Amino acid sequence: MSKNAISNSVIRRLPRYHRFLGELESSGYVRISSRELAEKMGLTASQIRQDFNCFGEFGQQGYGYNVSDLRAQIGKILGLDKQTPMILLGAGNLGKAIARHIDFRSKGFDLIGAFDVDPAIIGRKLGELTVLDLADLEKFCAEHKPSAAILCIPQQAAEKEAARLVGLGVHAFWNFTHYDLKLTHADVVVENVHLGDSLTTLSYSVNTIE
Amino acid sequence: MSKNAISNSVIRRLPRYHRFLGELESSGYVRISSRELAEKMGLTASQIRQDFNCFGEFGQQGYGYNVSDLRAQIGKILGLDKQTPMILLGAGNLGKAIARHIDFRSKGFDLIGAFDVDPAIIGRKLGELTVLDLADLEKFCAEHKPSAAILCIPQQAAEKEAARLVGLGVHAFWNFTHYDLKLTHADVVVENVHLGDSLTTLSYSVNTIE
DNA sequence: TAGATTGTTAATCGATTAACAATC
DNA sequence: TAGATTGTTAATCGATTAACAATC
Repeated sequence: MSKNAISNSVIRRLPRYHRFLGELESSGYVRISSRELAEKMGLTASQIRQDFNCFGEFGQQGYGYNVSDLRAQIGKILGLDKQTPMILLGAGNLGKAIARHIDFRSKGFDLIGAFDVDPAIIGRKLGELTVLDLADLEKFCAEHKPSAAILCIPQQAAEKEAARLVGLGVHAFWNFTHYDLKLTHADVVVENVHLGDSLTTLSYSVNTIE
Repeated sequence: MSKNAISNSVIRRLPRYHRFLGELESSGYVRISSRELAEKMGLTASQIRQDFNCFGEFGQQGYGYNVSDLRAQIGKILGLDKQTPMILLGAGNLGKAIARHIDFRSKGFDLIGAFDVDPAIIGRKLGELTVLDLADLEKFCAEHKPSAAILCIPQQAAEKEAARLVGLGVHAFWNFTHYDLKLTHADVVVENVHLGDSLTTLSYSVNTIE
């Protein structure tokens, strides 16, 4: 979109820039140089300037960057100026916690529905939402047209439900299962959160660094 | 330890190899070639061989790799053959869900304690555990010597509690807060799970790919 | 204007891929 | 032995860092 394809490494740094700039703004910073930002974030000034220049010229020579302008620009690049309607599949422990814990609106999404198959969960409140029967997914999607979904369902159900969602027009997934969505559906965007792999990586570090 | 420093990119692929090999083992695979494994995992055969060779020679020319041997070797590299005692700080929505959702033992850890400051939460059951008062952390650590901790506490409390834990001998963190542990404590290992950043990245993709 | 700092090009570094000799 | 496939070296690709001219 903006320019040519932006590398994944750059994209993954954008949310962190956005956060840091927010904190700087709150602490009253008006301008900041790439050098000073680099110091605060543990990066190099070169990298920061390279990153920002993927999207245009946000700074001013001899001055640096205007903190709130820069933050707004990055926010726009990240799509945080609008909200994508999103639904939750699987309102068990993890799904519920995610739904309650995350501030969706500030991350560019709007959580508009939650689904489960467990009769003990269906009908219960989850914040503003009521957990619906997964059987009613088609009806809901026809009406509300969510384009993103959180997958907090068991591994075995993931393949089937992912295909179902893709069929209903959902093309963005926040995936907490180990199902390899990307390998079977090439036309969707997927953000994987593999908590088990994350903890396993920590195990490696613990057993190696000492 | 094993050989020279292993790159982070390689380490992050190990848990996934371990998982895939487990699935292959369950489906009855006895041997597999790098080519076939690459196909299944969406990698290249070269990369797989390079990755494994960081740690030694696990295969056999003309044959390939023995699935269960290879899995065991990788498990050992990841430290999954022993359990590091771990505690949870913050037994709110997210902390509870993590504690219940994760199979700690198979990931190289043993969850032995959970702490909170909220009187409404202290004393409640969390699986086998009872949530303890965070004020009793020193006593608990002196007795049980946990060396790892999960941080599911509010951002504002993170800095103080992290320092406290480091002082009590905890040197590995599974960090769900946005506090930059690594910048203030160089002598600890940290695995960050920044769920907000992850969702923000998805927002970028949703708004760009189409 | 002089000093500061960007935007951008060039150099370096590291990770991935390709190629192939070794060997089971 | 011949075929297959590893282990490993060399080539390529991409990302990070350094350098500096442009410019506010």
